[in-house]
Amino acid sequence: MDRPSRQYRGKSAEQRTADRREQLLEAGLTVFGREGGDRATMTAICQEAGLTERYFYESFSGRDELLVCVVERIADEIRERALAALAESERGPEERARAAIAAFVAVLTDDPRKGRVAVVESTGSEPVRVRRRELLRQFAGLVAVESRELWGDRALQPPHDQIAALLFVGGLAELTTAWLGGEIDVTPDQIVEAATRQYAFTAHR
Amino acid sequence: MDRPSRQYRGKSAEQRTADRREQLLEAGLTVFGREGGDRATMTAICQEAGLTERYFYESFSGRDELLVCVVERIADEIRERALAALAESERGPEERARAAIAAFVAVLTDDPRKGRVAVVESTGSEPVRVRRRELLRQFAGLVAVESRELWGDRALQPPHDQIAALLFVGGLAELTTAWLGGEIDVTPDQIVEAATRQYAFTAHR
DNA sequence: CATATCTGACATGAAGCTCTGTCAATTGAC
DNA sequence: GTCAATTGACAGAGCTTCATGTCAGATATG
Repeated sequence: MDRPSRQYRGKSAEQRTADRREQLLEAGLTVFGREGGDRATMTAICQEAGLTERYFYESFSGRDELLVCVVERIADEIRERALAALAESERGPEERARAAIAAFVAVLTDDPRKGRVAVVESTGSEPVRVRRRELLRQFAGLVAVESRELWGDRALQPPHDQIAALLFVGGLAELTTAWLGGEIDVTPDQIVEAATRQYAFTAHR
Repeated sequence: MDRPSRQYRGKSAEQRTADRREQLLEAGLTVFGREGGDRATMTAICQEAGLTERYFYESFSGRDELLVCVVERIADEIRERALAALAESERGPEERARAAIAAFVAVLTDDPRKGRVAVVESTGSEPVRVRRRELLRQFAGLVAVESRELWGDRALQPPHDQIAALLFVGGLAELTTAWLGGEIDVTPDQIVEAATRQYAFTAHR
C-alpha cells in the first residue's frame, strides 16, 4: 500500500527503474541487431544488459513489447533527423528531398545495429512487423504531405500518393538491405542519389 | 544393404516418398501462409500434412529446408509466368513490362497463401530470408537484362541497373504487402499500373 | 495363409525459453 | 549500529519444439 521508496546509489526509485529500462532497450538493440530476431530472447537480452528477468517485467510485458520499443525509437530518430534536415534545407524541392533521404540513410549507417534492426530484423516477428508497417505507412504519409509542400498542385492525389510513397519507401528499404548485407557494391551516396531521382519522378505528375 | 522396396497402395517406394514430400510442401505452404513463420513448426506442418515427423526427415533435414523449398517453388512459378507473359507480349517496351509485372502480381493474388509467404513471411527466419534475397537479386538481374533488351542503348549501366532493379522490386514487394494486408485501398490493376510507370522511368536513362 | 514390409499413432528424452520464487549480500535511512 | 529496502545470482516448474524410438495394425508378396 505505502511506497517504501528510497535513494539507492544516489538515485531515486524512478531513476533506477528508468535506467534499467534504458539498459534493456540498449541491450535489446545490440542483441536484436547482432544475433537477429530469432535469438533476441528475454534471456539473451537480460544477460546482455546484466540484469535479471525480474527487471524485464518491471518495464516490459514481454519480449515483443521491448523489440517494438526498440524499433520505435529508431523510427523516432529517423523522423527527427529527416525533419531537421528538411528544416535546414532551403533550396529547391529535389534538394530538400535529397537532404531528408540522406538523413534517413545516415541513421542506418552511423549505427549498424540500427540499420539491421530497422531494415532487416524488423520484419521478423509478427508484432514488430505490424508496428513496422504502421511506421512505414506513417512515413509514407509524411512523404505524401511533404510532396504536396514540395510540388504543390503537381502533387499526386490519393490514393496515388500513398502508392508512390510505398513504392519509394519499400524500394529504399530493399536497396539499403542489400547495401547493409554487402550484397551490392554501391556507396551510401549512390543510394541517396538513386532514391532522390526516383522520388523526384514518382512523387508528382 | 539390399533394397526391400515394394508396391504399397499401388505405388512404388519412390512414388510414395515423392507423394509425401509433396504433401509436406503443400502443408508447409498452407501453415506458413496461414499461421505465419513463427508457428510454422515441424509439428504443425506434419499435423497439417497428416504425416509423422519421421517422414519429415525422410525428405527434409529440418524446418528451414522445407520453408526454403516452399519459397523457391513460388519463385519458380513467378519466373515461369513472368517469362511466359513476356514471350506472349509483342508490343512496345512498356507494354511488355506491364505484362510481366501483371503476371507477378497475379501469382500472389491467385493464391493468397503464396502471396503471404512470398512477400510477408519470407522475411521471417534467417535461412529463408537469405534465399529470398538471392531470389530477389536474381529477379533484379532479370529485370536488368530485360531492360537492356527493352531499352537497348538507353538501358542503365552497372551498378545503376542493379540499384534501379532493387528499388523497383523492393517497392513492388512493399506495395503488394500493403495490399495483401488490406492496409491500402487499391486494386491489383492500380498496383500494376504504378509499378509499370515507375519501372518505365527508372529502368533507363 | 504366412511373412516381411510399410504405415501411423504414441512415447520419450533433450534442449531452450518463460515466468516465478528464494535468498544472501549490498546499500541507505534512522 | 540496526533494520528494511534493494539488488543480483540462482533454482525450478511448466511449456513447446526437436529428434528419435517403440509398437501394433495395415498391406503386399509368395
